[in-house]
Amino acid sequence: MTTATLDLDAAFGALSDPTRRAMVVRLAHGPATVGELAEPFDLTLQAVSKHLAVLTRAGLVERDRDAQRRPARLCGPALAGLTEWLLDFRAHVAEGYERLDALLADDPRPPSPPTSQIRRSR
Amino acid sequence: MTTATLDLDAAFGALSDPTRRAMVVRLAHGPATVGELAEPFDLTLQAVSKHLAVLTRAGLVERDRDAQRRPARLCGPALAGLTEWLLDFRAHVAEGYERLDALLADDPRPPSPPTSQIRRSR
DNA sequence: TTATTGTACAACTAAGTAGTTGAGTACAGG
DNA sequence: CCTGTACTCAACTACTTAGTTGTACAATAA
Repeated sequence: MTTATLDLDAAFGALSDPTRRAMVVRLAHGPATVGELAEPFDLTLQAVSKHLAVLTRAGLVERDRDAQRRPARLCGPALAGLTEWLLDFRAHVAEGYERLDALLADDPRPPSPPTSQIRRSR
Repeated sequence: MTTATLDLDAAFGALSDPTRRAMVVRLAHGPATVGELAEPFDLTLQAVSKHLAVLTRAGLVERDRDAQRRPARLCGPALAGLTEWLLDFRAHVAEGYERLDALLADDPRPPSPPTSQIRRSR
């Protein structure tokens, strides 16, 4: 609801790369150019530019234009959307916790399985 | 700290696939076998088994053994670790929020850029 | 024992991705 | 204009991944 067109595939995928996560962390300190983002890494500018494109496509980052430079900055909503998904999901899990609780603790035998018929071999 | 050896790459990567997210949601209702998890999808059991392997490698899911069946169930800590990372990150962003606030709101003009000298055109 | 069920393993294909080099675009300043 | 700077685009390589089919295995049922 908060983020109408959040692409979870792209967003999760973008954060599945350590270089991109580092770039995102770097951008949390403020906007940066491609060259600045590339500095900590042993990568060509083109590679970093590609990573930025991935982050941009995922909606996590936006680009500006400043003369020859194209500084990147974080884009809040997508990040919020991701967090929201995870929190929602965890809340969702908590709902069915009567069952799940036992499982996650140490008894490996659920009282009555939900939507589908898991028949334990008697 | 909470999750010593959480593999963020694997965890984010695992959730970047809609099929796997659906499986995870399904598992939030309780454990399920490969066959049950496969039902909603137009996929072979082998494919679903592979997806489960990905989720397992990422620490999001654990497998049990019940006769021929190998029911899968959610594994709390990894999910918690992911959420934690995102929340930590967002908190981190909030620290430098004097700058970022302006950017993420609607004035596209930060008062004084941080580590790098980004001069906005004009 | 044999048959059946549920799942895994192996090999393959098609597609995607991270990285490279090389060329090209866009702007600033002489 | 030409030069340097900052970056993108295009083409290619190496690797990974999602899916397939076919086979094999493990546990129960007959």
